Amino acid sequence: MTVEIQDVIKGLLKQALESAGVGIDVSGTEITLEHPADLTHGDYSCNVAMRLSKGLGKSPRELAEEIVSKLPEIEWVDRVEIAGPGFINFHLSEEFFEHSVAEALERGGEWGKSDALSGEKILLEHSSPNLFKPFHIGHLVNNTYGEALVRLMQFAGAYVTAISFPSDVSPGIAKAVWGIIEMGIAENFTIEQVGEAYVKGVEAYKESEGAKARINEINTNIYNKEDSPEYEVYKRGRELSLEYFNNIIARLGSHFDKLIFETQAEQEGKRIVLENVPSVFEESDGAVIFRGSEHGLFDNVYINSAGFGTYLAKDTGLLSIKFREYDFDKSITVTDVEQKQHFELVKKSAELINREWAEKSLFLQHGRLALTTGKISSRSGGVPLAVDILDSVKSSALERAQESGSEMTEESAEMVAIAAVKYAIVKVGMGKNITFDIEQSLSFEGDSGPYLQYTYARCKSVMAKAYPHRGDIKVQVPRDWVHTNIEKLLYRFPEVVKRAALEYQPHHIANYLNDLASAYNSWYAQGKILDGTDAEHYKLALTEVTAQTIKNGLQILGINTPERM
RNA sequence: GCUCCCAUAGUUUAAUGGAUAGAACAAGAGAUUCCUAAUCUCUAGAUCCAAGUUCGAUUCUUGGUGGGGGCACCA
Repeated sequence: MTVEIQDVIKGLLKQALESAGVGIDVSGTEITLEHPADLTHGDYSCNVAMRLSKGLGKSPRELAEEIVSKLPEIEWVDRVEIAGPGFINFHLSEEFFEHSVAEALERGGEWGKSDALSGEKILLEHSSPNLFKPFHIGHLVNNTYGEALVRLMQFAGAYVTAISFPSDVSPGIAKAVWGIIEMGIAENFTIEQVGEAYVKGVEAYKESEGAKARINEINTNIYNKEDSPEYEVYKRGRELSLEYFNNIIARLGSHFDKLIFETQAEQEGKRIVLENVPSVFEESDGAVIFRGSEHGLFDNVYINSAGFGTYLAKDTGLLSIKFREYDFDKSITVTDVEQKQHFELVKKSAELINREWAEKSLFLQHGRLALTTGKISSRSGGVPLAVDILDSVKSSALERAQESGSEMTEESAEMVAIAAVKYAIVKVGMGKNITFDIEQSLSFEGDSGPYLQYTYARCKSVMAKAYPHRGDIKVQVPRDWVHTNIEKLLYRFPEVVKRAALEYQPHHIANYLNDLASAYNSWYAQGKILDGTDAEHYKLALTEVTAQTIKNGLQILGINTPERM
């Protein structure tokens, strides 16, 4: 409905402009409508008078008035005003809002779904872990954006296959294995000890030549799957790490259709690189490299002099596997910005191997996460782990509930904790670095996940009080009703979903939900909903629709909504 | 050194080239005999600097300053 009304207004504006701008060819002029930032400025606004006034030798307001005088009555539009330097503002009618509320109510869980990506098949890779390294706060960022994009694309009509690409072979892993053996726990160790061993290995590699040589040997044996004590340790650690990864991923609400491992991609990548020497790659100092410098990038090693594929070869192999095993229109890879140039290189070399690989691949990056206490790195100790953060936020949520004297289930506290963490991440535009003060960022107040959940629970509480005594909700605007910001925002939800999906920017959803919740809470505080009058029905409809929109929107962000809190 | 990205209240941030730059946290003042105060209302507070393009610039261009990423055998 909202799409049609925009088109109707645009068409009529065009006609009006043609008769107002006599003698001038305006057929090529594109009419754009936007939502004014300020809700009091109307629902749609057009700037065409300002853009064209100069060429017509008129003042913008003069032209705007001429255009408006040529406009007929428009269905769903209550009034048209000229404002500011020459904006033409359209105020939608009560009937329009009534219809949009009814539509949202009727669509329920489908409300907001868009056909922006209708039928598109997308392969989306995210949350790729480094096995043997702990899942820390930085991985939360990747998972949060990745999962939000998966759900956003689905909500926009795409068919999405989610995959992850665990690193199960690397010199870093050899360091952890070395550490495990060194700690004398090779027979039996925990995932926490793997983390410790990794840190130990990294230090030893830097400081001791002996350890370095041994680690390199371990690395070779792992790459070659050589039957050895270290390979046994590696297998155990790999299983343990995977189990750990699966647990945290499940807790965060992600699901992967498949895991493609680096060991597999390394072999494939090496084969492809060697097949493309010398057409794409060349030998240099015993290694196989790609001369990215000839394409405005930089030279780098794909197969090192020891004969192992580096991560460039691995990602090249991964592309090959994706294109061979899946049928899709677009492959999206979500990583940290520090890999930006890496993927530019991968994409460039891929383009020279198989044009389609580059054309159908999109590499998206989110910003880096910095703690106010300093940069985080999995290479140093004392990194906040994802589970530790979630657990600590969860106990704060329980404490908070206890203080206010309300009961909170374990399950709800978990939802609140995940909401606080995910929302703090996803409310920032993807690509921007995120500065995280654990105390302040994971707030339960204001522009936060729990605020939205609270608003939802509040709506649900009102509904529970009203029903089943009230029967079905009737959407009918009461007499003398002054429409609220809730209605002015509500009908925009599908547009917001569409925009977020097309721009790969889930934060638009977060910002929108916050505006909506804020509008609802503000209205809520102004008067009673269950006041016994006929207006009750419509107020309940607004309440229900607000709840549904928040629920659907948070669902996209990977956040669940407790019924009570 | 080369190259890419970023810069908005004290802090974290929003703004498809538009109107009085929008929020939240922190600060100050208030609101609960009433459906959930994890709420609401009010006050104060910001576009790094300098040019340019434009009817109009936080947004685009150039230069500067500051911060971060990447730049050969780590991922």
